[in-house]
Amino acid sequence: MLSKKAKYGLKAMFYLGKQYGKGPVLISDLAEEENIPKKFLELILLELKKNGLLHSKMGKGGGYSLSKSPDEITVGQVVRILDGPLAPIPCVSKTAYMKCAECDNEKTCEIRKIMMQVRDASAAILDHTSLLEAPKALFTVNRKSK
Amino acid sequence: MLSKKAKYGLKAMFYLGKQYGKGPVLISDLAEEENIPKKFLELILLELKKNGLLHSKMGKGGGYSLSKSPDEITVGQVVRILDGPLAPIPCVSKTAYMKCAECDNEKTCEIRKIMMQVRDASAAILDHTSLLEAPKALFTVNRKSK
DNA sequence: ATATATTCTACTAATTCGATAGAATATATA
DNA sequence: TATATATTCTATCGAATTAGTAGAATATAT
Repeated sequence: MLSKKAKYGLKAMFYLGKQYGKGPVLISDLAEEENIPKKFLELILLELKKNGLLHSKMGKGGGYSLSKSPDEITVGQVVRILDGPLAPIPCVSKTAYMKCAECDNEKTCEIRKIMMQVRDASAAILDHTSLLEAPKALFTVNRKSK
Repeated sequence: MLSKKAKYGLKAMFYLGKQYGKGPVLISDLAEEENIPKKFLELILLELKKNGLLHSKMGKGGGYSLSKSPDEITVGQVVRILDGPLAPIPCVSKTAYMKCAECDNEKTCEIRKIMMQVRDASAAILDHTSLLEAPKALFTVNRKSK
């Protein structure tokens, strides 16, 4: 499940994508426009900033803006920052791999094989969809065998 | 993220898949064999039974067995029972659809479009992988445009 | 100086997760 | 019919996570 945090974060990023090049946007405006609790949004934007996706300016005339053009920021990046790895289980994560405590043979683990496929499919979509092209993208999933 | 509950459940189901036709398996044996806390496993198997995936028999000579052949039970069915819908957000779930409270226009929601694709990709994999063919299945994800 | 914004630290209520405990019930068989 | 064997049911629990809120600190433009 996508958390509310990630959902809010994505909404905010899409909004900032549309405002890209028009100068900084106030948290207050963003919160009101996208119906996000302001205080919660503060934390979210801060986290996205600390991870290099946003640029901010304090004081009068300040606000938030994307740190690069919207077509260079993917949905996958945003989700990973706010919700952690895309992988359904840590042992199939490419960005945050962790061995399963109990698992003694990764190569033969059925669950791992399936979840690896789910991770790859999800990542293929989320990592190749930018804030700009999100509305346009189209994908299909094909079985190799059968 | 796949919960431990679902992970345990899948392990148990794969195990029962291998024992299919050989008579009922004891919870105790299953727990020990797959390293699952026994008391926790009891609840899991009960839930899978109540949802029609398992058959059980009490008393001596009893135990659990699949209610149908392993190739008729999919990983998706097991995961949905134990962890709920596959969809990352309720508004793209086919089995448990729910409108987003805030969303006023589903058609234009960027997040929805992307998560719909993620859901479809995940479901295509999990719903077409049975307990039997799980180890064999191979998938690819292709972009339509690009 | 002052108004305006972000930033930081801390807290909290509610829910979910990962179990555990113990009693109740059903079944085979001696 | 008594007994051992299994599942089933109800209830509880600690820890972690989620979804926020509160308020002070800090930076900046004018």
